[in-house]
Amino acid sequence: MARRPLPPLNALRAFEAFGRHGRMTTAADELFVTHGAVSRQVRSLEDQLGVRLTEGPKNRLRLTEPGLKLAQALTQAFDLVEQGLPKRPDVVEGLRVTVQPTFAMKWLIPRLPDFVDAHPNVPVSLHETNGPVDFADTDLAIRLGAAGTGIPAGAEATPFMQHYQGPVMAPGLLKEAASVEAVAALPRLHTKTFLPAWSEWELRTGITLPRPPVDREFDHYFYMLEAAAAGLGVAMGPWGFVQRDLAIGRLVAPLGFVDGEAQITAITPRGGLTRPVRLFRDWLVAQGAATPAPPTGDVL
Amino acid sequence: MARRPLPPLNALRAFEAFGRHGRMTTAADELFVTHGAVSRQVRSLEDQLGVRLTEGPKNRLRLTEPGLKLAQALTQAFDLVEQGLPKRPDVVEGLRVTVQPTFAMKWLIPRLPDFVDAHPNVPVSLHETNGPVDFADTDLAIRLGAAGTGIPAGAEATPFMQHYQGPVMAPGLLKEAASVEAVAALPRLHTKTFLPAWSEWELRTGITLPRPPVDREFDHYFYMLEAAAAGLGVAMGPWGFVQRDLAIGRLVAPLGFVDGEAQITAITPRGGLTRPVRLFRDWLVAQGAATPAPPTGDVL
DNA sequence: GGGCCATTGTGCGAAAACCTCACAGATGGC
DNA sequence: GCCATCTGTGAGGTTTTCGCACAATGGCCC
Repeated sequence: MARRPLPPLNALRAFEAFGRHGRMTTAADELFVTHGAVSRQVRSLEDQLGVRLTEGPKNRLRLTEPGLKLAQALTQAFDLVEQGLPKRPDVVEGLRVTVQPTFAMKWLIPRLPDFVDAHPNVPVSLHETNGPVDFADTDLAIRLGAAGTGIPAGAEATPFMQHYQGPVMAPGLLKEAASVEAVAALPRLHTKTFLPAWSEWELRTGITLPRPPVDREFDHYFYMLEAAAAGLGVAMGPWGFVQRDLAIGRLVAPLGFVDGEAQITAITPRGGLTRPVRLFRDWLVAQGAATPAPPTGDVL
Repeated sequence: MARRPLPPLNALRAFEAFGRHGRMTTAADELFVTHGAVSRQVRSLEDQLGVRLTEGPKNRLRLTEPGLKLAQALTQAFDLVEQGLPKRPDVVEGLRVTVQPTFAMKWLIPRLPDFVDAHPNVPVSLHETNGPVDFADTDLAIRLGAAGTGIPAGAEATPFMQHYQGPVMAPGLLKEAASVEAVAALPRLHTKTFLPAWSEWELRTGITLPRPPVDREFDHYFYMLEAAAAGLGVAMGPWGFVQRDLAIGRLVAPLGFVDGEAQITAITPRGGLTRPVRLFRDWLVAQGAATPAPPTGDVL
């Protein structure tokens, strides 16, 4: 009476990490194992399921359609588990920062060593979430949104970076010359964490797009971007998140980027900030200023 | 940059099974391991989290409050994973029966060997779900409900068992003598899979209960029953599901049971049943008739 | 209270799963 | 063609997990 004939859970974890990162090497870093371990786990999972989860050239893997579906389910499942875990009563955390997963992965975490170097005695604990800000368990939150939205009463918002974004897609997707019309004719990809992305872009560019042939929605930025890399359509990609994929040619942005209405904002309780909170906020502002602006509007 | 510092996943799986079964021995059966393995996994999970997940005498364990929360999250998470798994294209299933998880665990699975013995050449594959009936992937569905509800168009319903139910609780919970008033004053537990349970009971007994001090809702029958066993309140327990817990004194039912408006029903496509479907339906009817009725209305 | 039953806890050795290391293979870019 | 960047894999070691057998615990019944 085997309920739950699930595949090995460690293989699922490895694949989930791969799904989020899109590359085995970085997934392996996250799990503190070698890339070989991840490679094996993913392979054994595919064997066991009898379904290919990855495809494409070995140095530019993509998720297949069933792979994308599984990866998304896994991410949601692990998120659920994380939320269900009891907090041990005895651990004290330092500066509690909450941030959206993709922003953490692609922008904050790579820069965090700089902060730790500068302030080794200020412990920072990152918590990744897409939920609303709750100062009961947060000292500083980083959120994305139009100025003034999503900020709870009694909170102070410090925008520290422009939110440049532009349509991105797989290199081979655009058969004809890059143009607004050609892009508009592709399936359009959305993310639940920032649904107004496309309408913001229309607002900033003054362009009104016709309805796309297909709309598709994802729970997280990274799966939307993976779907774009897999050639499923065109996504509105934030510059900071796609920089690397553009550099290695996994994605292209033929229309360039525009600075959005939305800004990336540090949210703190109003007044009476503790020293660590101030330090971190100021560091964010400095890092934001130091982040290079994207190429704007190649075509527009 | 350790995202997801999750405890060992195998320990989580073991604990999830324990949470559903309420006992390590049967959880171990489900996982095809010995009870010792489960015992160790649960223990190691508690050590790692630094939080007790179980409590009570060792031969009558219960979940603690954080344990209940974690177990529910895990069940939901594993359900999600299961749904996200791609189906291998090449496997052919036999008679596809869908059934609610708790009914499967407590009633169907223990009796299934009888069917297999009688019809060894009719392969049966069980699928557990709380969702609606879809004949695209189901040959026969077992559901619980008032006659005529939840049955899709073009389907035939064959009730095969009465749905006896009664208030159940932990033995120590009732300080005073058992009475309707005493029971009504306790926190009341509900399950999402059958919310009308209490109003059905009121209907059948002619009793109108006052509002309880607390209402609490669970995703599944088993967690509602585990919560009842843990002394969190009084649940409306279906006779078939609580029989064993009553026998070993883990729960008591001071007001006995009444037969409900609801019936347990086999749902099949209308007309032209295949032989395996007919065999299985008839077997259900026979098994239903052979299931002993509960003690009715001790107090009422 | 003593024996019985059901259930969980544990020491030890075996088995399986998993990982690392090092190198090979693949592919795209220049 | 060569370099840079990833993934695939063979061999061997390490860690995790498990089975077995027995001990311990607590309820129940006479």
